[in-house]
Amino acid sequence: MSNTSLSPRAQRLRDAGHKLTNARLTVLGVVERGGGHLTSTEILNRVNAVDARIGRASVFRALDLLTRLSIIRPTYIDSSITPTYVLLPDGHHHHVICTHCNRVIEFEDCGLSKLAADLERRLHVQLSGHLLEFYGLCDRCSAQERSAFN
Amino acid sequence: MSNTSLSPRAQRLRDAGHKLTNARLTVLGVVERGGGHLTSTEILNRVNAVDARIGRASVFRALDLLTRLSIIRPTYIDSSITPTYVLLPDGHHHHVICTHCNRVIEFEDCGLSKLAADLERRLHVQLSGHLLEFYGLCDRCSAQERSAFN
DNA sequence: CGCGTTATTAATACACGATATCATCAAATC
DNA sequence: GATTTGATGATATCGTGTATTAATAACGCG
Ligand SMILES: [Zn+2]
Ligand SMILES: [Zn+2]
Ligand SMILES: [Zn+2]
Ligand SMILES: [Zn+2]
Repeated sequence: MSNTSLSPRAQRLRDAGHKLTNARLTVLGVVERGGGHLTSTEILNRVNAVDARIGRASVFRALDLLTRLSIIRPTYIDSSITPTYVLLPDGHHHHVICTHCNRVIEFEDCGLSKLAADLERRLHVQLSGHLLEFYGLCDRCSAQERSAFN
Repeated sequence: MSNTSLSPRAQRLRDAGHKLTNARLTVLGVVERGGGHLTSTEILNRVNAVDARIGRASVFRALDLLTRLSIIRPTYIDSSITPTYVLLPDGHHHHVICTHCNRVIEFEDCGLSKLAADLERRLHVQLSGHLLEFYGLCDRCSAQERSAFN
């Protein structure tokens, strides 16, 4: 595999001492192109569409590894079994989840860098990312709820 | 069931139009006394220790309901299948997860009420809670990593 | 209170996402 | 290119969570 055009996230894999295998790079590529919130099944299907020789277990192992490196993060949309994986671009991700219809609304600004620096000092930790989730009713569902009181 | 000493969270269940059944109150009690981060299996066992007649499915349904009401929230500690459920006291919860040893460090202050108010205005949502997770290395693991470069 | 309505439950069989295993393979290093 | 060692892939298996439905109990009302 040529070293030209190694994605920054692939570089992070290597820097952490892991081999840049076909399976891992394919999973990473699928998640990067996925646009957020893919379930494991969606990821499995897309990985297989790219390269059918990649095994099921390797996909899950790659997801675990990327999670440990704070490159992606599993999170629940509805409370049922399957998590969805989101990229943590620049180490963070933020969304609102509607607890009624499960819609996800992403937002960008969080203003948490100061808090992160505080925590690193106070708790002696070394932070690499964060996920911020708000729960509540989206515009449609809260309108609906109000009209239910007519 | 007597109405005296109805916990605030039980009251929220009722206010939202749900019946205060034995199964729900037992699950809620287990989670409240659990001190955070219980897996579904732990919850199942404890519920059964309190009242063996409560069925498996009812426990999961209760967890789903409490999640929809933003009373608890499922979250991943390690990236493997089983989520842990945390209470969202006063609607929020915050922790640091060590991506190396899976230790969880809780912290209290988040300063997110202003952001929440902003989002409610901008996105026309009605927020009832939030979860903030930081990822990184805890004090022990980051010390260990430094000494690995000797 | 006791009654009727209706949401909720319990039991179990099942679905399906995730994992353990281990022989094989290939990425990195020299 | 050969060596080392981490990573892979096929599959059998596990275990969490779900569907189903008749039976039950919470709650409002008289
Ligand atoms: Zn909604
Ligand atoms: Zn952020
Ligand atoms: Zn640690
Ligand atoms: Zn908070």
